[in-house]
Amino acid sequence: MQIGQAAKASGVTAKMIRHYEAIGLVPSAGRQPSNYRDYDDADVHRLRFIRRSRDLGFPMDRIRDLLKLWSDRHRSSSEVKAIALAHVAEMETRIAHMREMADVLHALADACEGNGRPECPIIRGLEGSDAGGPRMPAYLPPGSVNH
Amino acid sequence: MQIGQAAKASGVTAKMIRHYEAIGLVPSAGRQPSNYRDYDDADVHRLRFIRRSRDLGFPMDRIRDLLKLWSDRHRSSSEVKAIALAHVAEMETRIAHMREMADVLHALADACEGNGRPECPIIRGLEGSDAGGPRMPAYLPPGSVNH
DNA sequence: ATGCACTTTCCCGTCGTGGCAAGGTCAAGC
DNA sequence: GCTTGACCTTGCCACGACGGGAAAGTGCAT
Repeated sequence: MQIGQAAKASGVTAKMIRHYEAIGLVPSAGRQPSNYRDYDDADVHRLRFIRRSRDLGFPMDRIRDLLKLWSDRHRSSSEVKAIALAHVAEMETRIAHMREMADVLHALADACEGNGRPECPIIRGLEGSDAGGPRMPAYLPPGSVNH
Repeated sequence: MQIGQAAKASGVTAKMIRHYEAIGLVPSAGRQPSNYRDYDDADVHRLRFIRRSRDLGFPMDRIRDLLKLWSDRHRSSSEVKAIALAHVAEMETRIAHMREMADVLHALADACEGNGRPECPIIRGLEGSDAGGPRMPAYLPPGSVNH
């Protein structure tokens, strides 16, 4: 099976398959006499696993860990669960961050008449009366989770 | 005022001030005889506007538009509001996407016993019966970068 | 005169992906 | 044969929004 077939079968572009090989996420594919990469169903299965993981938002590092566990018959499901829950927690943090930004901006927009005149609470909000601390973040950054 | 002072006063790092100048988001700063950049309060005000906009997740393109409107005395608040609401809508879309990923993964994690045995619904979910569909859009929005 | 804090420009790395270029390989049609 | 077209190869550049760091210049205090 050539790379294009594997791409269609797995939902991962040929470009990305080569990239994953380059960063060691998938083993180096065998070669046909033409020097074209050669794939079998197991390879496609692995690629599909990667694609599903990406679809769930996992970063490559975690996918690497998941792949190790996947092919480990002696894994503990607790290890898998820990990775999954850590990722969920990260996403929840990001969601909370975006939620806050969206809410603040939505509130500003609600206060704005949206007519032909220049007066605008959104602009005033962006100018910020927040002139105080130079280093204080107005939102919670992804690093500082409130546990 | 040198760039370090402007950075502290605005909350934008010196590095970023130079970057914003390079991409034309702020005008080229004047220079002292030493060739050091020279800033005044108006420059700091503008930088603070940019920082607040970034804190609300606006991408640079939209900030560019906001800056134009900010310095336009004949703006309509409706233009500002339109930009703000478009951005809110974008964020809501991203939030919904992440919400969905987090929920799916959370459901898989709930179904996983998380014990010492290898059997794991998360892994099974990642293997996925979902064959070669097209890839979903990138999950990580530019607004959620660590800095 | 030496040290230190600040500045300058420039280049590289992030992360996951798309795009393009220049060339190799193979089957089909003329 | 010879061309066309579809596939493959490697490789480099780009994105957004920065951070890091090198190598060199500037300014002030000791």
